[in-house]
This record gives sequence, structure tokens and C-alpha cells, in this order.
Amino acid sequence: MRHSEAATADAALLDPDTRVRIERAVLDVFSEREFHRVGLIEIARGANVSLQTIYKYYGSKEALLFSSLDAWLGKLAERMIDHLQGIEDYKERLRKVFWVFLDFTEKNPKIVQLMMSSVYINTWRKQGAQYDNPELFGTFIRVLAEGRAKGVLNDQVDEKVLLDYIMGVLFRLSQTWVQRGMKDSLTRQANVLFEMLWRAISKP
Amino acid sequence: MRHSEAATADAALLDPDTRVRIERAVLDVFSEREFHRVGLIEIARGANVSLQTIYKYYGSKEALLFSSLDAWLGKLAERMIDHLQGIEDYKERLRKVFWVFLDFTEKNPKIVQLMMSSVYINTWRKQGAQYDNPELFGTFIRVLAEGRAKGVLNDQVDEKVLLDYIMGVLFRLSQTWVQRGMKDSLTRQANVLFEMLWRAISKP
Amino acid sequence: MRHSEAATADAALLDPDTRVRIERAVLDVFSEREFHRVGLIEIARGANVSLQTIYKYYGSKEALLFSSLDAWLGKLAERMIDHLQGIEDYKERLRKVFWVFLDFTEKNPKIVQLMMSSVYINTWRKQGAQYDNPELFGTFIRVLAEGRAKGVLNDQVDEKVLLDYIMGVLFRLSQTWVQRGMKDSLTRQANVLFEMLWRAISKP
Amino acid sequence: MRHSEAATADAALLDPDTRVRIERAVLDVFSEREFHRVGLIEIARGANVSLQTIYKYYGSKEALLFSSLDAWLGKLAERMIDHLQGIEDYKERLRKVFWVFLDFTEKNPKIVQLMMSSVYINTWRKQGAQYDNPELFGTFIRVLAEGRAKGVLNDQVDEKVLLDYIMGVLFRLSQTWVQRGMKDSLTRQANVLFEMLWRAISKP
DNA sequence: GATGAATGAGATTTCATTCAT
DNA sequence: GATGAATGAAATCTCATTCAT
Repeated sequence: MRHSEAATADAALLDPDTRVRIERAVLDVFSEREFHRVGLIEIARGANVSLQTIYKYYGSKEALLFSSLDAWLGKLAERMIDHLQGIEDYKERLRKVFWVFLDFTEKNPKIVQLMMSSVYINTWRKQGAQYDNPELFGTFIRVLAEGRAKGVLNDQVDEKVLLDYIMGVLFRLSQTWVQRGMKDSLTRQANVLFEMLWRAISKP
Repeated sequence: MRHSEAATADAALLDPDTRVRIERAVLDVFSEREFHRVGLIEIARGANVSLQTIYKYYGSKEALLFSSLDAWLGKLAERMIDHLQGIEDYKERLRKVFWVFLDFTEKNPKIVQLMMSSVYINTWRKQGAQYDNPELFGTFIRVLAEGRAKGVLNDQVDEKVLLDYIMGVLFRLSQTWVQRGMKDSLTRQANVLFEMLWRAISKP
Repeated sequence: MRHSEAATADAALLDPDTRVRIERAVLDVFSEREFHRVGLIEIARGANVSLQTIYKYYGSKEALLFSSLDAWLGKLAERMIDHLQGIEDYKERLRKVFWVFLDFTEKNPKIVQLMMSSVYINTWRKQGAQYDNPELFGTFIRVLAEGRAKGVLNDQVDEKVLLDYIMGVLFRLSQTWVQRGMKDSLTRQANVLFEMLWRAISKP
Repeated sequence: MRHSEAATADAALLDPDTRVRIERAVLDVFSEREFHRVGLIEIARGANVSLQTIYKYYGSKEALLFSSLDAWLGKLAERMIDHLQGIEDYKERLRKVFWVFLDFTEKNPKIVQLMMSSVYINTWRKQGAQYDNPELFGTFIRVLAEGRAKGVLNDQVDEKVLLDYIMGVLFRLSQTWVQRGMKDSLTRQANVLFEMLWRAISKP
């Protein structure tokens, strides 16, 4: 049903320059204020486009947010895949996933803020089909499956549960790091933090 | 708060019966729809009170949500404290905390849904002073401090990080359990799940 | 229909002292602000009574206003009748009516203000049956009829038209005198003003 | 004015068609019911526009009423000026003013009703600067000044008093004619009525 | 007589979304 | 692509009126 308009509203058709301006405005504004406190005119003005351009290419306020978020997360996915290249040892691969995520948080705290201010977990999930960033999550899943196959991961629980531990910890660490004022580097402690997680998910 | 009588708005003054009706309506509606899709008139009608009553005792839509949420979480705190009584062994105490949380999720999935649909992590934190439910979080913190004191917990990281692991995992497990359709009991796997977490946070 | 409540809400049953306080508050407040800008709580507080007392004895905001207005106009009627005593010459009687009205305006500008701020001509008329102050208007009418009978008044038009001229001029003079700042005495010019009116309504 | 955009709210910018519909609705509804009994939603529905359109172009309920009233009175002014053309004799000019007013009343009783139902004399005056219809009242004043200059008008009183007599009588005649059920034509008696007024204001 | 609480109604604002140009 | 205008919906606030104590 939503896809009926997909053909009409597709940010991909937008002039790349304009798109960047819009996505930056989204990041700036939605990270500062809650979703319902943000007016699309601010975004439009901030990006120097008309409201109609936004509606034409995104379709709705919600879609704008999720599409932009997806674009930003795409960068994380890209980076993740890039960094995973050439690492053979399984634990090292996972450690890398962990590190890239924390590193991304440190370099893009606004994205974390945006997610905390304006993204309802639930809505995000629902939009999943379109915006869940399969590249990102797919990479996670693939790395996990790999570990299970190699027999190094805990097999008392469903594979999804392992993902829950990883994501739960990563999200929470990112959030509190931002909320507590982005003091002392997250990545500097990455190894200690990862070892804790590793003990949780590896085969005991 | 634009409300001139913000100081006056206090749900505690409300007739207990009415309050329960309102809080139930909040739970029902906000768990189904996102914050900005909920109209207070629905809540009013659902609770059989007038809009004015809501504004008088809560002050605003946001305050209504957080006050109600706080009331529900108060139940969790109460239960938590109750269950902790008489358990001596430290690990057992933490296991209990873990179990009570999952048990609460299983028995009150709507609260989890409400948090996922309508509560921005950020706003929640900001409202902290008023609604963070010190009883609940205080209990967590106290149990943790206890463990540190006894030397059984990982001391390579800040105590807050331990809390992040626990909360991160608990929240994520609860959320995905609800989102994946509340299949198979969470508490049934509580021990396995807890042991994983325990390996993460205990002194290696 | 309205009279069904007459038995219930009747200002006459009110403690005279309280009634005076209420009527004074009505005068003070309704003369300063338009009807719909006046809150009954102000009146209640100003008169040191409870809202319920007002409702019990007056029945409604509108009734309160008209009943109070009627009480004040009663004073005009009383004074009018009093002053008319012992004047034989017809023209002199009418001149007196004219003078008393202007004198009343000068002494009670607030009543004029109240009528200008808060009384819709129409509503006043409709409430006529109850609040038209038959004593006052009855006196006018009687004096007029007298003049017609004596053959001194213009008989080319309906008697009511003569009343229209008198009332129209008196009301307008009163209103503009108040609005223009209550400068120079109205009564001082009463004779000149009356002679103008007399030329209009007397038989040419 | 609470309206932040008060400066923006200007009915003149409104689509003429829409404006006519709104003004007609205002006339219809405010003439039937008192100001505070009228809901703007009725007006909006009656004019087939949204509430927001009304607020955008008028700013407030009161402004809507006065702006509309002004528009209607503009028609009277126009007609007045038109009819005055080519009349040389001073008394005839004033007679014409008198007649046009009564004729307008006869043709637009709803406007009189609206003024009686919903316009507080006081508020109207205060809004004067904006809505007093300088064309209309200016014309009155100019005609009067003319008469004074020619020495045909009573000069024992201030010029404004002469205006008071004219307006007082005209308003009152119009009001009672409407209230008494709009029986027998007002204009048919215009001459007799005018001669009465003329005796009052002309030099004796 | 008084006090406190609740309600329905409606004024006013803000905003996502749509339409026409 | 952009601009301007209109709309429906809902947040918020104020108040007359009613009810129960």
C-alpha cells in the first residue's frame, strides 16, 4: 500500500546536492528536538528547498526521517564492510564490528541523538522493510552465522538472541555515552568492552 | 511547560479510581499508536473523563504519558524490591533482578509496547528528575554497588558500564520478544540468558 | 419557560447586604470589560461570595447582569417619579424627565458604561418582560400619553415614535458624553438640549 | 490582540468570492444570536471555508465581526455619497442623508439586527480607528459642517451634539422598527420624521 | 451559604498534508 | 522545482454551568 507511492516519492531521484542538504537539515533538527516538535518548514528552510520538494521526494514527515536515517546508517554499513575486509580470525571480525560501531558513534553523535530524540523504536522496526538497512543488519547477521558455523558462539540460545546481546549492548553504550556528555573516548575502551561481550556470546 | 498552573497539575491529587482509568487508557492507546498519532480526546473518552480533567491533573500530553509510565514502572520497582527480600547470595540477587524484569515484560507487554511506540529515549531521560522512577533505578544501582563491594563484579570498567550491559540486554530482549510476537516464554530461558550476562559482568 | 426557575433563582431572596455587594461588583466589572470577557469568578470574588450563591439567586451570567442593571435603573425610576411630583405644566414635566435622565448619567457614568460594554440592545429588549423596568419606562409612556391627550405633542406620528426621539436622543447624548470623557456638565446644557428635542416632538 | 500575525491578518487579501461568503455567513449568524453564543465553526461551515482561513484573514472573532460589519456599512457609505450628488439645497441634502439611512435599514434589516445582537457600542467605538468607516461618518460630519457654515443649523450647541441628535434618532428609529417587526415602511414616513428632526437641529 | 471538582463548548494555535499555479 | 493558499486535526486554555458535599 505504501509502495504505491514509492514510485512517486523516491529520494533517489533527487538532485544529490539537494539531497545532501536535506539530510543534513534533518540530522541537525531532528537530533535537537522530538519528532513532533519539529516542523517540516524548518527542514525546508534549513535545506533551502521548498516544502513541496520534500513531499515530492519523501512523501511524509516520517518517511523523510527514516529515509535520511537510512542514508546515514548506510555510511556505517559501508564502513563496516570495508573494515571487515581481510580479517580472518572470527573473534577479530566480531571485535571489528564492535569497534566500527563505537567509532561511528564517536564520529557521529548527532545520529545517535537523532535516534534518541525522534525515532520510536517501534516505528523504526515497522518501517523495517524499507529502511532497516539490510546492508548493515545483513552484515551483522552474516558475521554471526559465520561464528555459529565455526562453533565458537554460544549455541544454547537462538541466534537472534546473540544479536540481541550485541545490539543491546552497543545501542546502550552509544546512548549513554552521548547522554553523559561524550566524555572519554568509547573506542579507547573498546577492547575491554568487547571482551565482556565476547564472554557473554562465545561458547563457554 | 506553557502551563501557568504547572505547579498545580499533580496526578496525585486525582481521585484514585479516575486515575487508574486514565492510566489504563494511556497504556491502551499509547501502546498502539505513536505519541503524535494519539489524540488526548481518545484518552479522555477511554477513561470516561473530560479533557479538562486530564489537563488539570497532568498539564500536558507529554506529562500525561510520563506520569502514567512512571506509575506503571512503579509496579515493577515494587515487585523488584519485594522479590529481592531474603536472598543472600549476590549472584542470586542479580539473577532475580534479571528474572523479575523479564517476568514483568511477559506480564505487561503493553508497557513495553508503549515505550517502543511513544517514548523517545531522550525525552524520557530528560524528564528523569521527575519520572525516572528512582525506586526502580536506585534498586539496580544499589545491587550493583553491592557486587562491586564484594569484588565479584568486573572492575576494569566504570560501574555505569555494568549497568549499561544489564539494561542494554534487558531492554533489547524485552523489545525483540514483544516485536517478534511474544512467542515462547522469556522467563523459561531466563537462566541461560542470565548466565550469559553474568559472564560479561562478573570478574573474569 | 424561563419563569420555571424564577421561583428558584430570585435575587430578592438574597441577603440585602450580599446583594448590594454583588450588584456593585457587577457594575464595576461589566462596565470595564465586555460581557464575554468577564468571568463570574471575578464577580464572586469581588463581592466576596461563592459562585454558587450567584447561581442560586440569579441563575445565569446574563440574568445576573440584567437583574443588576434593573436594580440600578430602579433607582433612576424612583428618582424620576420623585422629581415629577408637584410639577403641573406639561412641558415642564417632560423637561424634568429629560433633566433627571441626564443628571442620572452624570452621577452614574458606570451604568452607562456597563450598558455600552456589556448589554446587547437586542438581548435587553428580549429580557424586557422581566427586566425592562416597567416603572421607568411606564413613567415615560405615561408622561407622553398625557401630552398627547393635552394636544401639545406632535400627532402626525405614532406615539411610539415620539418615545423613539426622546430615548434615541437621551441614550445617544449619554453615551457620547461618557465616551468623550465626561467633560463639561450635561445638565448645564440641559435646557438648550431639551428645547431642541421639544421642537421635534411638540405640535409645530 | 494575542495574534502574533495580527499585522498579517487582512481580509483585503482574501479571495473576493470567499470574502463575500464569509461576510454573508457573519451577517446571517451574528444577527440571529449574541456574539458569545456564536461559534466560529458555524461561520466557517456556513461560508464553506476552514476555521484557519478565518483566523488567517481576520485574526479573531471580534475582528471578524467588525471587519464584516465595516464591509456592510461601506455599502451604506457608498450609497449615501452616490445619492448626495447633485443636490444643492442644504436641507434637501440632510433630508437625503436621513432617507438613505432609513432606506438602508429597510433593505438590510439583518445588519441592524446584527448590531443589536452582537455589537457592543463600546467595543465598536474602540475599534473605531479601524472600523468606524470614515467614509460613512466622514460624510455625516461634512454635511453637518456645511450646514453650520451656511448658518442654517442651531449654533447654541457644539456641532457634535447635532450629530448626536441625528444619529440618536436614526439609530433608535431603525432599531425599534426592526424590533417591532418591520411593519409599515420607514421611508414612507421619512419626510414627517425628518421634519421633526430638522426642527430640532435647525436654527430656531 | 459555601467549597471543590468535573464537564461541555468553543477560542486560538500550530502543523502535516494537499492543490493549483 | 518552487510558491501560495487552504484544510483537517489536534493541543491547549478559559469559562459558564452543574453536582456533590
